[in-house]
Amino acid sequence: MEFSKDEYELKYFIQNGFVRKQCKNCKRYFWTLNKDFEYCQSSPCVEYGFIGEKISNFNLNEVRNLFINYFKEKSHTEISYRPVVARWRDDIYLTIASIAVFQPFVTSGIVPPPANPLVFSQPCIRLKDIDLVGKTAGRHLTIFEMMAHHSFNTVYNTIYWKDETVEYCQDFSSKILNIDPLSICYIEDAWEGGGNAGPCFEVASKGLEIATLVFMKYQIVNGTLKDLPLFIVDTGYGLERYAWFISGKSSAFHAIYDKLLEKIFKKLGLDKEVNHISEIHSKKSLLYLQDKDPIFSISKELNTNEKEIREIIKRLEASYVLLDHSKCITFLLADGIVPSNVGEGYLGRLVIRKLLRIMKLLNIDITLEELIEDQISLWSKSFPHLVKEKDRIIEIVNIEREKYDQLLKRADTMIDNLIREKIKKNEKFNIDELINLYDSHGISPEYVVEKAAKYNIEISVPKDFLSKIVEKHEISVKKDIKKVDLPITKDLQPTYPLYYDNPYTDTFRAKVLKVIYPDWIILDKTAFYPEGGGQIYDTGKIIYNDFEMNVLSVYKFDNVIYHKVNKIISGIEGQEVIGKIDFNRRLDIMRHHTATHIMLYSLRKILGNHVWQAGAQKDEEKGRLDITHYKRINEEELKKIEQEANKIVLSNIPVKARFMDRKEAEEKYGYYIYQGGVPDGRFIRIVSVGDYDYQACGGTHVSTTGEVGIIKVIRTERIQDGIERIIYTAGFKSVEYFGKLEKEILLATNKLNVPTNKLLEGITKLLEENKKLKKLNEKLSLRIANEIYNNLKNKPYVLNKIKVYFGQFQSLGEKEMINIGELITKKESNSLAVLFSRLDNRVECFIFASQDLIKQKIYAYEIAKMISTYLKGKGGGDEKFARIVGTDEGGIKLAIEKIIEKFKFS
RNA sequence: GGGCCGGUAGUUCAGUGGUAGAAUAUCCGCCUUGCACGCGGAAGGUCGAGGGUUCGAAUCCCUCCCGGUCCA
Repeated sequence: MEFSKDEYELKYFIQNGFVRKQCKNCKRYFWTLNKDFEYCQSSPCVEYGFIGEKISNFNLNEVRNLFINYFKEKSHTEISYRPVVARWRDDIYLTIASIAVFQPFVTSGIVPPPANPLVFSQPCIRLKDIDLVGKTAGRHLTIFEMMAHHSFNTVYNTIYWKDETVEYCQDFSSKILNIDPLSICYIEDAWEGGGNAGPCFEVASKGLEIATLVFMKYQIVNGTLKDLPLFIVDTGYGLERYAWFISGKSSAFHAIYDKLLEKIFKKLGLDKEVNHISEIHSKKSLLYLQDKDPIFSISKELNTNEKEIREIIKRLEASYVLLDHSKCITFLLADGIVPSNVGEGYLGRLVIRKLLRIMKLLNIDITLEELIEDQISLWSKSFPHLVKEKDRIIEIVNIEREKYDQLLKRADTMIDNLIREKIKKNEKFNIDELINLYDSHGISPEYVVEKAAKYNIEISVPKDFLSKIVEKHEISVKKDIKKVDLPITKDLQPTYPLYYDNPYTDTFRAKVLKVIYPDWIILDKTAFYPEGGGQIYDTGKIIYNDFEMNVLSVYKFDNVIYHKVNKIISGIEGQEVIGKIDFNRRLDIMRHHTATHIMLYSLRKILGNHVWQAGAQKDEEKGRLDITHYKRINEEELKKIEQEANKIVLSNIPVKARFMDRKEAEEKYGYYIYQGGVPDGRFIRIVSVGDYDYQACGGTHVSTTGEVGIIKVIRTERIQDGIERIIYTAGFKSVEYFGKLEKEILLATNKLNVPTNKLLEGITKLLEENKKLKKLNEKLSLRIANEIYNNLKNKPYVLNKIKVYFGQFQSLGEKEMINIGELITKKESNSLAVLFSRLDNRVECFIFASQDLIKQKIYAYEIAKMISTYLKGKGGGDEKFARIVGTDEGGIKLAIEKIIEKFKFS
């Protein structure tokens, strides 16, 4: 995308002696006061020129304050920063820029900005370049602060536009921070993001890009630009980069962390010398961006050996990563991220595991817990919310560390087994095994390669490894696309929802606007609630004259509500009908919906503020709520949650729904309101339960909590790591549940013949008795077997040195038969045991062959095969043991004869 | 939400349709001044639950529960 030259040719530049030049390297145009510049002042066009040149003494916190105060003096209003987890947005998980705070509703003009113009410093998290963190000495960070001033202009109300923005930037950088005005250049560029676009200036000095000034004025529609109703000044000043730049320190981390970095250096055995090395490292780190290894270049500069310097650089970069990632984790967890294998939780886990892996590799004498504690005490002054969440953050990282350790332990045994097998079979690892290890067990191929190297086994990981995984999953995703196929009809007026006027409306009159055969009806207004927001649709009847149509399901699309019916009475289009919803069912649904709000409040109160709704469903049978939580909910907590919920029920407080200005709702109740997702529009419907709970919600609710009736938690499930599902009933459904339980208990206690309160004792006693009897049974069976063996042992048929023992018994059990056979073949050499047991209407035969017979190739299963025809039975076994179940006991005699015959003449 | 892997003795696991096993920990005995080692023995199991197929299921099939993991 390119914009015309006039977009950048500002009065400010011309009046103040700026010149427009073209960079000899990147060919971009830029504006500067320095007439001698041949290159733009961004990297890689020029090298870092600010390192070692201290401009002023301001630290990070002071720079932030100077920035905010500067713009406050220029009549900007300071607003507070938002969480790093972007709960107000459905399209991104994390706050990636200051403008993300205002998207989509402020930028599109639906919601007014909180102030205009405004200034703040927004902590942002970007994981896209996570692999470059550390390598580039702080140019890339997963977490950074974007200082920003914005003005939101319309044609009727223009606050300020390009000239003032650039002037502020030049003024702030040079006058407040003392940066040489001649060193700054404004590079012409184009910006796009989140469906918006506009020209921008990249502000750079001495090789470092320090700010971006965006003039957002377009909307991208189908690849072409359309004017936005607003034109917005969107600036981003990198706090860490400014602090680095003016300090002239060797890396951004030196500027940000200072003492804490020294501590990490010490722990990693890096001495004072390292600061000089890190200076060279910073300057050469730009090579990484061109996919080159800077080690050679660094060692040349320092005139030392490459191997030695590589080891130092490894630890230098690792200390940067340690600090960056642990700060990132602290902020993520403080804003309620729960590590998980899904959703935003996965991002948290990713960073934690990345950090743990590096700590393991370095074998550093510091715990993650300690790192986090250091981060909290460093940042708590500017971000007080971190302190409140400290205990939970530490509990979560400890759980994550344990999980990671377990994963590695599992990985080790699995890889060891595989390697052993490979050595035994003299095979190579194949790609499917690597895919399986990663896909099913989360073991990265790099780890396998590392382990295998210790056994001198080489494994090559194909470059397209990840795309192979994606491919594998694409096949499975395609299969399950199933949705209701609504007969979507355009140009229909929106259906008026009566259920918002009064959720207790059960009967109404309405006009049939349209009938879509074979089974859809659209009315001008309806009390039938369409499926949405996790609440199931209503059912009931639509009546025309004396004819009834059953409403089976109800859906909404584009504010038009579609009723699916079992049949359509002809000629109703344009006529008035009566709608009657199944109100008892609806009441059960409403109870479960209100119960869900009460449950979420109670869960957060007992478990903590990291609990967020991750999904919910309310129907007539039950409520189902998925929440983020980092461990299983135990019985004690569950009891407390249930108690809390029922306390609210019994206080019988009012439940209200009203439409509110989005801005006002956010300010009053916070982003907590977006539990069920982020609705559209300037006005949103807020459902409140007393003063306890406020949520944006489009569902139907009872009017007081007392109507919910007793809330009973039925069970909890772990549906994903980090997500707990709670299933509960309310009102009559709870009564039904208790009734069922009671009935079960009564049946069980009746059967056990114990009083209802002695169920457990009864079962325990029964189980113990059962165990005793089992043991007794085994003993007896062994005794019987012994006796029979003593009887049999002197009466073998000796045939060609083979001793065949025949036994015929009445109803002898499996255990006894096996014991007899075992005794014979273990104690008697060259022995074959053929034992028959006559049962009610069948005959079982057990055949055993002793070890020495097997060596002579006489196998039990072969004898069995032979006999089975005479017994008219089926069966089989292995070399030493076989069994047959037959139907003809008359065959026993013949079978015995045949065996004797076989061995006699063999 | 979908896919895949797993659940067997207190623990770690082996067991691809035919008598439930090994190692380790436990207990007892022997050896030894004692400890460690060593030797001998014992005890320890609803094979996650339920249903099905089969003469026969830890093993195959279905449903559910629990854990893990990848993708959206």
